[in-house]
Amino acid sequence: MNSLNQSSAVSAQKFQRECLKNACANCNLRELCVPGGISPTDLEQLDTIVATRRRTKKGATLFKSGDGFKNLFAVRSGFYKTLVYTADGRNQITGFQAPGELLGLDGVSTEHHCVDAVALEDSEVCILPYLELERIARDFPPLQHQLHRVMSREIVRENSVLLLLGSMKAEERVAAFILNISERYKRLGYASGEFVLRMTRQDIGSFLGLKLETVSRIFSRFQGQGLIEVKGKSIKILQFEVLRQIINSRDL
Amino acid sequence: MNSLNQSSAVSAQKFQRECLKNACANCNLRELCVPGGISPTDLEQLDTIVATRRRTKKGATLFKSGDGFKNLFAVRSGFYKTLVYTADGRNQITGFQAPGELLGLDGVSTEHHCVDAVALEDSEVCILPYLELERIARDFPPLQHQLHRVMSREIVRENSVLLLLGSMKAEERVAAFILNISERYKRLGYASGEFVLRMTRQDIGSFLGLKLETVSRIFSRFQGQGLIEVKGKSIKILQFEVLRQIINSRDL
DNA sequence: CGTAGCCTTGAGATGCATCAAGCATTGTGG
DNA sequence: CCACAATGCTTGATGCATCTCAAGGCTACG
Repeated sequence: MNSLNQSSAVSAQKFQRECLKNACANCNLRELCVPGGISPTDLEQLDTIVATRRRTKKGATLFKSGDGFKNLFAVRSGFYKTLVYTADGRNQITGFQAPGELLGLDGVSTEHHCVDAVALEDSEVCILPYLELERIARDFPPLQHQLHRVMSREIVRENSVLLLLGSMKAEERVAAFILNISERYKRLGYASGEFVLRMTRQDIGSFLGLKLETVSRIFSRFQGQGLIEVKGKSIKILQFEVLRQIINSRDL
Repeated sequence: MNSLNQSSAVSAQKFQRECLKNACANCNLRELCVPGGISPTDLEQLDTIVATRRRTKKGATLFKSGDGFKNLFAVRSGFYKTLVYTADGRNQITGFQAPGELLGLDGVSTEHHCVDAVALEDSEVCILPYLELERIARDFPPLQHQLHRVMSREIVRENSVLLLLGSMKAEERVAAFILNISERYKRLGYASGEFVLRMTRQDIGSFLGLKLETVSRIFSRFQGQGLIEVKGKSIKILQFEVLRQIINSRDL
């Protein structure tokens, strides 16, 4: 069982499995991720540069503000949060990243990251060396276009968070948050009405510009109104439509 | 004076002047704008596609949410604001664009704009046809890289606005706003300590997630403390350092 | 010169933060 | 595997920052 031969055979098998598994072409996230909408032939190009992965334990940092920027990261499994800091140490969560979503775009402009990326649970990312990505993007217009779309999508996403933080009340923010998370689980193929949050009330509050107590109270209130069922981090949405109305119908 | 010849001569002269004036290579904003850091030879490429300009009167819309996306716009003169809307009609200003800054990146991801861009005063933009920009970016890596930097910079900018909206108090927001506007005038070569705001208190409030009365009150308070001098839309900064401290030293 | 939009200031209301206490859940080391 | 510590969550009481409503003055523009 422990002979060299056997062990080599096992390694080789494992290596093959890894290769197959690592290929964007075979990744079940490909339509959500950077490769979204790209032809199989162009995908091969992407696979030439997406060679490695990296795991981060729960609570560990993928990169920190100030770190040199070399790679983009595509979340393969798990969940991350990104945070920015004030000079006096307060922080603000700017986003949560689910599988298929991209991390690190903040680093392109100055060659240094300006956010921290922290794993909310044991997670894994695919590493996309940025300069190589730029290089193949030059030769494969669909890839170039897709890269731009992904960057623009991040701008659009942040626009909607600005809207949330700048002009919504606490209840509206929480309702929007619940529906947003639900949408993303749905896209990943999970049931959209029932899920387990990966972040603490503190994290949710930081993201929404609220205190954790406020988030907790509103969860309880929604539960009391029969809109959701809350048990710790488990959320079950009972009335999607009412949640949507909360966001979009301010009584004037 | 009114003969055809004379008139033609005048037109030709004017045409030449326009050509020179239109070239990115000769634009005094080139270091701030898309061409920033690009060699003269690469710049010529950019000039092949930046052919036209467009003027918008004060209050007029450059593009609206839902419009098809074809062009990016570089602000040549004047000032713009961009807004996003909730379904029930509330809106949030997501940014103010000064000369040298870019408008329209939100449209890349879906081929449709998702913000309105409105001129705060009579303004002019250079039109950058997006697909042509992608095309020349493929052949001129520095141009490609610069385009990516500009997109990333917008992501980074929005991150800092998220920080502002999510975790700063009203006074801190207003102080940050004043210093930010001041910085941008400075970059444009104007005095950084004295300037005229182009937007209303209402606009400032919308951007900062505050009501216009709150903005007005804080301006008055800062004036009372000798930090700034306010007269309608004219602002003079008297104590830069204290304004900076307001942002970064929350007494705990 | 008149009107409409913009700005300032006050008084009062309120939504969320703060402070505090106890309970639930998770993870860990014996 | 249990016990206990640490972390996270809920809920209540109170306070304050900002909003809301209102009125009057200023400014710009036709």
